[in-house]
Amino acid sequence: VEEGARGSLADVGRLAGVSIATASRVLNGSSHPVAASTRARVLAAAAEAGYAPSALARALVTRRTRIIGVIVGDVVDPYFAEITRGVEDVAGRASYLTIVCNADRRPAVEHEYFNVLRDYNAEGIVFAGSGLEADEDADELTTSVERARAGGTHIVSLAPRPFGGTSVTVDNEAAAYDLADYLISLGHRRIAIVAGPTKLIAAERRLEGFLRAFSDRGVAPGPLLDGDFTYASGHAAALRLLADQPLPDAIVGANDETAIGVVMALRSAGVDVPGTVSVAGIGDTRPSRFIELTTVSIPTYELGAIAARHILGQIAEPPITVLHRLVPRATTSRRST
Amino acid sequence: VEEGARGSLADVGRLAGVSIATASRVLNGSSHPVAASTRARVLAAAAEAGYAPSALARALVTRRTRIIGVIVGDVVDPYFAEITRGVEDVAGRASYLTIVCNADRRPAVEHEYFNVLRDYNAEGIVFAGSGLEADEDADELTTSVERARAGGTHIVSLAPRPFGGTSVTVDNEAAAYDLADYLISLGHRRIAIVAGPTKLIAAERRLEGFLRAFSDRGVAPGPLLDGDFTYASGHAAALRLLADQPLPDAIVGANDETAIGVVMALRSAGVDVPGTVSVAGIGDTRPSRFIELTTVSIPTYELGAIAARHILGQIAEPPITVLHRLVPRATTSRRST
DNA sequence: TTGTAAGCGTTATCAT
DNA sequence: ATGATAACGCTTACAA
Repeated sequence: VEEGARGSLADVGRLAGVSIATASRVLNGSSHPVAASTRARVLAAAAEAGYAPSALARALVTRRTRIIGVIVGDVVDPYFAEITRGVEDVAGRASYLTIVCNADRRPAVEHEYFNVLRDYNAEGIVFAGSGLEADEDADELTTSVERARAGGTHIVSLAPRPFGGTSVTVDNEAAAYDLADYLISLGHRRIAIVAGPTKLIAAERRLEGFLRAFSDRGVAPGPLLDGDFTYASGHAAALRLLADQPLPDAIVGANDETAIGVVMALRSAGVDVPGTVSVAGIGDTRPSRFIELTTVSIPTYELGAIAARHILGQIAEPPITVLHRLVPRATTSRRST
Repeated sequence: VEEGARGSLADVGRLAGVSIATASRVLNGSSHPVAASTRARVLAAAAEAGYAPSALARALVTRRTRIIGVIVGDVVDPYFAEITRGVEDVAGRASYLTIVCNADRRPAVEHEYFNVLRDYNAEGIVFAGSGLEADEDADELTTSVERARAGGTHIVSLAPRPFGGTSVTVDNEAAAYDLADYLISLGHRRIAIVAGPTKLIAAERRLEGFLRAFSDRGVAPGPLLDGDFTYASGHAAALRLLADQPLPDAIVGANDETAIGVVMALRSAGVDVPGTVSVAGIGDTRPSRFIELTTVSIPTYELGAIAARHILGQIAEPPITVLHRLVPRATTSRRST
């Protein structure tokens, strides 16, 4: 005893002269009665033995690991970071642990992580990212997910997904619609779109939303440029627009990072934003506040927090859809010309 | 068998008519020889039983959990997000799992998380954040950490810490020094500092670096304002500076977020950056690239990746200090007046 | 090549 | 109030 390694219940029992069972009872919140004197002896022995419970052994027998897994695209992306934080906050409060997996939108990697999480008996697994539009591997994942669900694992999707489980999402189509509608209401008529990754369901929905708003308001769709949700892709798209005058009245990015890339490229080129061109994004992630970017707020932290609460059984029926909200800021203005 | 729950080795053995040991041998990368026919039968049985290994049970007997814990201030902060990503990337490649804990710089919370991680037998624990200058709870944590180290847990600190273990850090004092020195070399003489949280060791080092550069170059220290590493604190500090003319030639923030807050406040007030005032930060986190902020690059991703590699035993002696690098960008310019 | 059995550190049931 | 003891699912000598 007492030579580096942590003590076990057996060590404590030996030291205190009690059985493993008794040691276990005092060292955990057992309601089973234990004599005060015995309790004291066990506590002292535990301290001496440097006792630390084995969460592994405990989980093995109780079948509760107190682990939540979150599969994100990339934690560095503020969108996912905020979701992760939401999950971890409520998990930590219940002394649950949060495992983060970065799948980079690669279905194979995602599936791989899912399996590992399942092997660890994670009590809940959160899919934070959106699925791909046409994913041939999706069926395999779905099979795995459904089997895990049948085994009692809580599955929560924070974006459109082909498999079952609880889904807590924002209406991407409507968010995009509201944003485009706002720009139109500001008088803009030629509005360029910098889209998100084709094939990504969430990105497709946003594109549909933009287009529907145009159609509803009788505005012809402006230039449609490719993008991939990154700052660089927004920057590049703006450069293309700059090379192809005249500039549109406004530019919407499929997400904040893209829109920020657009704003920076435009301003570097001496174009006044919003004086000459209005720019807006979707997400309301932290950097967008720095830039004073007009955007549509998506309550990412809440998304994660709700997912975790659901997994912990703190809320029975989570709301299916969480509300987005238009956040007008300094990168858009009424059309002046 | 086959009714929701995943099968165990016992199920597989029963189905295949072999012992648990044999099932285990084929279902894992055991080098122990198994007849081809037997192997086939076991594989078939595993599929039928929906076998999935229990990482928990495995870890309990092998004493290797394949889990790395990272204690950060806040994953939403790009500084920590990038570190987390670095850890997770190398962990994931080795099919290790990464557990993220947000301690918000609260020693008690940090200690709490450390204990939980220890209870789960995390093979390595990374302290990503800096410790506090005068922390009365530090001794307790140190005791816990040392005990865990003695028990074989790998401990890695990514910032100054009072306890043992491997430390992979950047020289904060030198990074700040280089930045201040650069501003001075641009001709600036009245340089304001927006400091980081007092009591945070890393913030103190940076302040010392700024001051030493001033002293070395015979420049009188400019106004010193409080800050706490947040965008808001940078913004507020700039407002105070604005109210108290004349403006300094340049302003350094203790980190990027602070500096970005300063830039935005200044520009909103119509002050030209860098025309009238130069601004710079430390970190080179993603948002700083958006703003084209002059900063000192800290290889956060590498910090995390190196920490993980060390834990996985992929590098024996990690470099003690990782190099920072001055990154001049568009928020600083030669003093014009 | 295959099987037996002793743990790993807990919890939980059933006696005492 | 306390103690045996059987799981939990797996790995790993040691036997056969």
